[in-house]
Amino acid sequence: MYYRTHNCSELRLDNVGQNVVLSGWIDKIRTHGQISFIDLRDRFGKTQLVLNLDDCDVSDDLKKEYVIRVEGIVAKKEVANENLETGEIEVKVSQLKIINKALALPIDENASDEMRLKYRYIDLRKKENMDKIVFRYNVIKHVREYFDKNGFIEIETPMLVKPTPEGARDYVVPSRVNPGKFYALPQSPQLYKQISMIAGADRYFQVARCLRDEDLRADRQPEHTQFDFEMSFVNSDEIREFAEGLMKSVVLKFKGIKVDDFKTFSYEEAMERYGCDKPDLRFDLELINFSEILKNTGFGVFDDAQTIYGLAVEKDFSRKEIDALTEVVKIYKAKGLAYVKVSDGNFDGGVSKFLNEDIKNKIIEKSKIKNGTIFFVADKKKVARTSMGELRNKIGLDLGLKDPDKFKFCWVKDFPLFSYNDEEEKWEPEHHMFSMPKEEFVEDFEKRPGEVLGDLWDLVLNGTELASGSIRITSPDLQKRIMKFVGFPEDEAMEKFGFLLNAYNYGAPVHGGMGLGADRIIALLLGTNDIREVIAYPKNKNAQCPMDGSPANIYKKQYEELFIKSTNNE
RNA sequence: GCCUUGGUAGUGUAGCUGGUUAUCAUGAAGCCCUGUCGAGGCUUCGACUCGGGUUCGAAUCCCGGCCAGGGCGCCA
Repeated sequence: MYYRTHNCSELRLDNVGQNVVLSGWIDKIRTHGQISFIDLRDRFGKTQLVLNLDDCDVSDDLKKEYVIRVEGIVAKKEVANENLETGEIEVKVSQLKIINKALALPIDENASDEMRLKYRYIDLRKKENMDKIVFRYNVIKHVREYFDKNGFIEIETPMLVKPTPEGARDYVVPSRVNPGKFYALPQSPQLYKQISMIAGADRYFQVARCLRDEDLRADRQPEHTQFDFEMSFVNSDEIREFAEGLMKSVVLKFKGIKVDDFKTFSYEEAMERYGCDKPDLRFDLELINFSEILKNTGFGVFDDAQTIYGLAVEKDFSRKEIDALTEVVKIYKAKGLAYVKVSDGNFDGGVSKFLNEDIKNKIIEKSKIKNGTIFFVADKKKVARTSMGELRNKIGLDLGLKDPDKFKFCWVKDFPLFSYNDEEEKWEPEHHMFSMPKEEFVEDFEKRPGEVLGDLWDLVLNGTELASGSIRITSPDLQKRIMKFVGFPEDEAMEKFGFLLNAYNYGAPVHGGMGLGADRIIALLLGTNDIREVIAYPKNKNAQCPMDGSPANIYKKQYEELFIKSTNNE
């Protein structure tokens, strides 16, 4: 016996009169006494079956989601159903076999996220959900082909790697044959792709799974997929040019949109204008630096502050709205949100009583609005900028300026190489410690770590960080100095990263590359921020899978084999 | 670790200024129906997250736990 001659989206008027076999799920049954209409469904579509009990024996009741095999004749419908691809025909069933029965489904289209994850295999039966997984496949296929056309080869790097002390927490895997030792699951193929350059691979890419044991967000999962690549003998402009071409090609193919050339900001410029290292360029609303204008108002909060940043919005916000926005800036450590209302150039409310005419004129001149509300945060530079940047995002969202059909990319480059960790009282790499400092800092970066810029950059789309990249350090000496500076003296560096440092002693090309967040790219192409929708089997916020129940306990025997002390009594 | 929002039939919800037979839709079970395609009609079934408190009386108010969503920290 065979199960089908066609899938459920194939039959057309041309097939009328043919005897066909179809298999699939019962999507819906409409019974009219002796005659029943069944929508038979598979991944490809639906076909209406007509079941006349005079012509066909059915021994058992049919119910939704039963899997059946039918044989029958294709017939033209008198009135076509325009909602179905196969709507011009139907299949008059002569034989029907129940392949498997189904219980009533525990979820429907209204079910909560948790239930949907628990019954993901049922959730994915919905066409719009499976379509996202199919869409994902097509994007990945396109990206692979793009790399291939440009001379890249895909190299699979190991999933069991050496644990490293920096960056995100590792998922660790105990080694049975090496008692007491552990592998880590890779946070990224970083070191392997660099070594592949030394091996002469020249242009590497990988659709790579990356795993991190950190807290989750809507756009963060414990395992995610990156379009990871590395190129030899290129400078950073060439790498960005390649990645820009790739992203343009993806957006053109899957959204039909020809995006503009990507704007480029330095990190400092992005922070100054947008208060954010991943600016959403779908709307303007740039920050305004009022530090000079407002430094001598006589208003203590302003006069004592290092900097004052503002945002001028052509909208009259209510007291309640302003209170809500104040809560937003407070999350980002601002102590408060000052404001003035402007109508026809006249100031009213908020802090306007502290401002003299001269200052008011300067504010109007700089903010370029005559009516609306001007917000201020007076604080340390970093706090004032980031809280205003988040306020900008919030207002952009509230005012409906974040159009999901727009695709505004930009590059943010020249990131600081180091940032200071107040808690641990030491300098840390801003991205990772294999990124090259810009040339002018190589000689004496140890003396002025706060100023050092790296040849490293991010790719941003609509306010989301899609990718990071850098030119790598290829000099073993410089690499050792950087490691030493961020807390790995030479003996420790050799122990943790000796394999990498050693490799660079044997002739390394100049190289650099990027890792592009595949899940985020695919999600944004589909107009959502939630990457779980484009991952077939995602985890919930507690990094659990409600479907299979992972993570789970292991057996006592496994603890013994792995030389690990059990924390429970099983 | 912290902040915040929520938890009512299988699913999604109303009620939540204290007293209801706890609303509606969907679903499930059964019946009717030979042209439906969001089928229709009738009947039935099914729920207040857990613990404590206030009260004559708690789905409703208070406290705590558990669970889930969003965020901060964290995450190149």
